[in-house]
This record gives sequence, C-alpha cells and structure tokens, in this order.
Amino acid sequence: MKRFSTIPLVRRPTLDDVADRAGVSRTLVSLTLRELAGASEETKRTILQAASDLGYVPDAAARNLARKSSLSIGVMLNDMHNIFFADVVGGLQARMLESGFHVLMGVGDGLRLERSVLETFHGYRMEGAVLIGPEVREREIEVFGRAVATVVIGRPVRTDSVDVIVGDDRKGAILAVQHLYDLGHRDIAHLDGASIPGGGNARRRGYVDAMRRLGLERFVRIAGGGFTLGHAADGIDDLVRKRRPTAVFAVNDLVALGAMERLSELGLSTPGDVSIVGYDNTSIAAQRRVGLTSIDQPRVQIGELAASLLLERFAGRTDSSRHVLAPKLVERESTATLIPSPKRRGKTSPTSPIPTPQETPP
Amino acid sequence: MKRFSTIPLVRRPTLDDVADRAGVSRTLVSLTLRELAGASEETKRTILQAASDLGYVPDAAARNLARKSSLSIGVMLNDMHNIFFADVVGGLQARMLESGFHVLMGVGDGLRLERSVLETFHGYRMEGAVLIGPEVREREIEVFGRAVATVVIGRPVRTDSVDVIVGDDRKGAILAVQHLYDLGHRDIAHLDGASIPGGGNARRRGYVDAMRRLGLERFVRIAGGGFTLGHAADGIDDLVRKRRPTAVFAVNDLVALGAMERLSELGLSTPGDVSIVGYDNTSIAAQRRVGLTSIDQPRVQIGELAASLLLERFAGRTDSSRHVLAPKLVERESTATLIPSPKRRGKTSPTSPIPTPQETPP
DNA sequence: CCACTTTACTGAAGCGCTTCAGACAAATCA
DNA sequence: TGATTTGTCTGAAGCGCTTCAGTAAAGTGG
Repeated sequence: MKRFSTIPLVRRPTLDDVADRAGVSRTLVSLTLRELAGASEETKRTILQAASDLGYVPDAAARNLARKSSLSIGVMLNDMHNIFFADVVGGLQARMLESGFHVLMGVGDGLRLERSVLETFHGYRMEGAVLIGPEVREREIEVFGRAVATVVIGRPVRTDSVDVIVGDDRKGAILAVQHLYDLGHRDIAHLDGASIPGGGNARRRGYVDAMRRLGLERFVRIAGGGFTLGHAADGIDDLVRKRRPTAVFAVNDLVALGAMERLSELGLSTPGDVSIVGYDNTSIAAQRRVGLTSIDQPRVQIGELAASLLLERFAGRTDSSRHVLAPKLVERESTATLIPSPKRRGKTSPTSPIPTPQETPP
Repeated sequence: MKRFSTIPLVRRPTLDDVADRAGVSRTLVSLTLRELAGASEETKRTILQAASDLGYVPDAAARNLARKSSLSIGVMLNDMHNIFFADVVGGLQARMLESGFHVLMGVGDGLRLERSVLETFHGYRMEGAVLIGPEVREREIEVFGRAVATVVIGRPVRTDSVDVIVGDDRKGAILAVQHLYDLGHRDIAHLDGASIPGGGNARRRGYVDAMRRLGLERFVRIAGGGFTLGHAADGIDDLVRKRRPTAVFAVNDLVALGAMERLSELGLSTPGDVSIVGYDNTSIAAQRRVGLTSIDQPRVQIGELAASLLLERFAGRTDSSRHVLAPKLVERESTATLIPSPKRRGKTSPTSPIPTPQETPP
C-alpha cells in the first residue's frame, strides 16, 4: 500500500540525538525529560534546549515497551450519537487526566468493530478500559477483564473480572410513576420498548411495582414494544382506543417524543390532556420546544466513578465491585397537575374495568 | 501511586512463550501470526493452537517500535456533544478500517487538552491524524502536520503541511437566502454570531452578497452577535423593534432556535409570521417538534474524504490540498411561502393574518 | 585525614517485536 | 550427477526507551 514517498521522512530525533547534541548520556536526558533528579541545573538547561531545538517528542511505543505500561486508558463506546456518552467521558477524562493518564477512545459500532477495539486496547497495553454499553458476549468481556482493568457501564454483566456501573432503572420507573401520582394522576400507562440490550425490563418492572404499591393495579397498562417513533404511535393508538390514560410513562425519550407527536395528531395536547414522562434525559428532552419531563442518570458522576474504580484497581484492589446509581427526575413541561375531567370523579372510583397488563409481542 | 498489588499479574505471554510451546522459533511464530508464508500447513496449525491456548495478544508497543509505524490514525475532536463529529467519524472510520488502520480518538476540550492529544498522537507515531475543528494556534498545527500526515476539518488553516476540508459557508448562506426568496420573502434579516473561530464571517458575507445579488440591499439587516439563546432573543428584539422581518437567516441552529422561542414569546409564530433558516442541520433542527429548515454539511462525505486524503498521503502524495465542500439546504417546517399581510403589497391577496401553527405552552 | 555520603553522570541490559541474513534439507533442473 | 532453486526454519540485530549497577568527583563529619 505504501509506495515510494518523498515525504519529510526526516528521521525522528531520538534520545540519543538529544544526548549527542547536549553532550551527555542518553540516560541523563531520559531522566531530565521526565523531570527526575540527576542532572545539575545547568546541564538540565542544556538538555532541554537541545530537545527543543530538535523538536524531540518521546516515542510512546518505545517508552511503553520499556516501562511495560502505557499510562493510558481506553474508552469504548458504541454510538457516538448518544449524548449520554459525551457526559460520561467528560467526567471520566477530567479525573484520569488529573492522575496523569491519557484517555483514548475507540468506537465499536457493531460486534466486529467492538472486538477490534477490545483487541486494540489489549494490544496497546492500556492500563485500564471503560466499556460503555458493550454488546459483545459476556464471556468475552470476562476474558478481556482478566487482561485489562475494566469498568463496564450500562450493562449488568455478572462476571467478577470487571467492575460494573449501572443505573437503577427500576427506581427510575418508580420515580416517574410517583411523580405522576403526586400530580394527581391515577390512570398511568406505560409505553414499553423492546427489551433493552442487557437492560432487562427493569423499567417495566419498576412501573408495575410502583403502580401496585400505590394501589393502582387496575390501571396498569403496557403498550408499545419498540424504540421507534412508529412503535410509540402504535402504542398510543392501542391505549387511546380503549380508554385514554391521563398520563404515560415512556421507556425512553424517543418513545416519549413519538407519543407526544401521535397525541398531537389525535388532537390531544401535552400536558393538557396527557402528561408524559420519558427516560434518559437526552438532549431531545432538554430541548425547550420539547420540554419533556424525564428520568436522568448522573452521567458525569458515572464517569467520575468509573475513573475512581480504575484508580483503585491500579492501587491494588483485586475484588470486583458493582454500583447501582440512583437516577433522578427532571421536571419539565410535559407533566402537569391532573385537572379532573367532568366525567371522572376525583381520586378514586374506577370507570373502566379493563386493566390489561398485556405483554407486547416482539 | 501504584501500591503493592496481588492482581492477576500473570505475565502476558510473548512470542517466545508461544514459540516454546509450539516448539519452533520466534521468527516463525511472528510470520505465521501475521499470515505470512514460511511455515508448513502443519506447523501453522501447531502455532495457532499454541497461541490460542496461551491467549496470546501481540504487544502493540513492541510491534510498533519494531515496525516504526502503528497502522493507526488519530482523530481529535473538541466537543463530543456535537453530532456533527459523530457522522464525520463514522464516514472516516468505515474507510480507514477497510484499509486496515485502527482509529483512535482523543477529546481535546480546551487548548491544554488539545495539545496533550496532539502530543499523544505524535508520540504514538500515528500514521495520520484528523483534527476536527482544532483551536490551537495555526503554527502548532503546522509543526504537527510536518510530523504526522494530517487532515484539518472545519478550520481554514493556511499552512501547507496539512490537508484542509471546510464547508462553503458563503454558499450555504446564499442557499438560505435564495430559498427564502423563492418562497416570496424579501425582508430577510440575518442573526449573526460572534465570529466563528477560524470561520471568519463567511456566512454573513454570503448573506449580504446574496441579498445584493437579488436586489434586496435595502432589506439587509444584521442583528444578534453571539451564539447563545440570549443573544438570539436580543437580536430578534432589535429587529422587531424597527420592523418585523418576514424571514430570518440565523448563523446556526441554536441561534435559530432561540429566535423561534423569542418570537413565540412575542406572540409571533414560525413560519406563520416569520420564516427561519438555521445552519449546520444539527439534531436540534431535525427534531420533529422543532422542524427547522437548515443548511447541511455533507458530514459522512467529509469523513470519507478525510480518509481518502490520508490514504493518498500514505501512498506518497507530498503536496497539500484544500477542499471546499458544498452545503445543501434541508427544508423543514420553519420556512413557508410568504403570505402577504394586508398592509404590504404582494403578489397575491391576503387571507388570514393569523395562521398560527400552535405551540405547546410551557 | 580518612571513611562516608551525596551529587552528577555513564554503560549496558532488556522490554517484545520485526526483519535480515543465512542454514539445512528436499525438490528441481541441466 | 552436480548445481540450483524452493520450502521451511533459525539466530541475531535492532527499534527507542527505562532502569539497574556502577564510577568518579565533590562534600561532610569526627
């Protein structure tokens, strides 16, 4: 692939070049450039000058090889489009840099790419790795974790070779339902997604639990069954056909958005007719024209925690740990106090006898 | 920092380990694992088996050192939150992987971090680098470009040590104005940003040029002067105070969004009262509840072009090149045919002065 | 003054790989 | 048959760095 090239193949200066120019040994240059003691003040100056004259940049490969470590950590993410990652990486990077580590990222879009990224990290002898929402088999993660100190974010793997950070989806769902309940809603339906990769159905379970705990079993209704706008619309149609709920808890923001739009097409307003809560607090939700109440994960904190876990491992911790982070509700304009319609009477008294906890088919 | 550790410091298997186990020389293992000829079929099998038994993963540092190349390229971006990058990187990565290169990314948030990322790339002997919207001084980019084959995206640097890809902002602005003109608008104002880092004021110049060319000099009005929602609101206030324009071309989507919101607060609707065009076609614009007509850059194509440029360099091209990519207009709901108000003399006769596509109240 | 520590410095080994120059036997050619 | 090529395999050098074991000179203490 590489053809003859007249490009500036000016040999990169090495330590020896700097040493020659400064008239000292290679060792001394090495020490000085790493700010270790050994050279006199004057010699230091000479060396630094020589290095700068030559435009010397240490060769990371040689350095890592000699050191048997790279002082850098790898972050794998599988979807650059997801803002969630950006915040996590932000928190992570800030912390790791303080401790003198470089952070390099690899995008694993699809299984093949994910594997290639893992192998790259391994090959580069990364001190540590953070895998955000990995999709490879758990077994592979386990093997990888044995070679590289690893934190897995957003997927509740069971292997004990890695640390795990996940959000408490069940709790998040409960928060959502409670919020709607506090606003006076009783007829609260859920728009389900297909089961989230690795996420199980914690959100759905949380919804059902919360409803039950609040004595709203008879209002439990689950519709939808997918993560697209189309699925959301279908779900809304299903719900409304039987009985219009006063509130909807959607499995994520995209579905929530789809629901809002479908409702709007049906001549129903949000939150006037139906209050809606989403999940993930994506930038979609935060958009002022959207104003979606949503469940937020503490992303920056997740990133920082990941960094701390890695640093602990580097410091000698050998047992793996698992962290479930509490989400919180971010209230926006898509939810409002229930204004009882003439037909319904206040707090209680069911109207429709059809609490259908139906499962959506895949 | 590193304390005593009982962690699985099981020495990583090396080529020699594999060689011993397979009962052959290190050289032969090296050749075989790289799928080069040299070993007989049977020996090959033995070697591969041994490697797999030991869980051998080649050490990238050693490999890169020996090869004096890394077969990987670095991508620096300065804001992970910007979707623009995601698409560019997508296009880039697809192309580079085909050619057998790894792609590693570094986030340079702020000058210090940017420099650190550049140094990392340099140190890692990356074959090539792609800098998306770098903010360091041009001189630094030049120096870096002499050491590493580099493509700069989104900043029109002048140095000839790198290839450059930029969008044609002037043309984009002209597209926007022309689009509004075609819809019947004449009183088209511009909401300016502060000068875009490196971007100059091509968008503003494009606006002025287009207006002039269409014989609309007398309608030229520029307000705003910043990239925040607040600046946008001020700009709108300024404009409306004098005379309400029928259309606004905003310097980017965020400003456009701010304008829409401010207009809405003033009881004016989009596009009913004022049509709006944004720039960059961010995910904000694409949101269906926002539906902002915007100017789009061919992002994936930009990424692919960057990849091609790098590959060309690797193949021996020594002169630098510069690419200006044409944007295109993506029409959504924020722009509409001008319905002349009773007071103005238009082509057609006015009907309803209040076509209000309803907003959901906060 | 001698034994000692400290300061300033050097040479060589070795990290794990690629690559080059062979070596040896078997196969092929003349 | 001997000369040459081919297929299979090996040893050693070296990539640019860190690090360990020294060395020589200067300073210190009693």
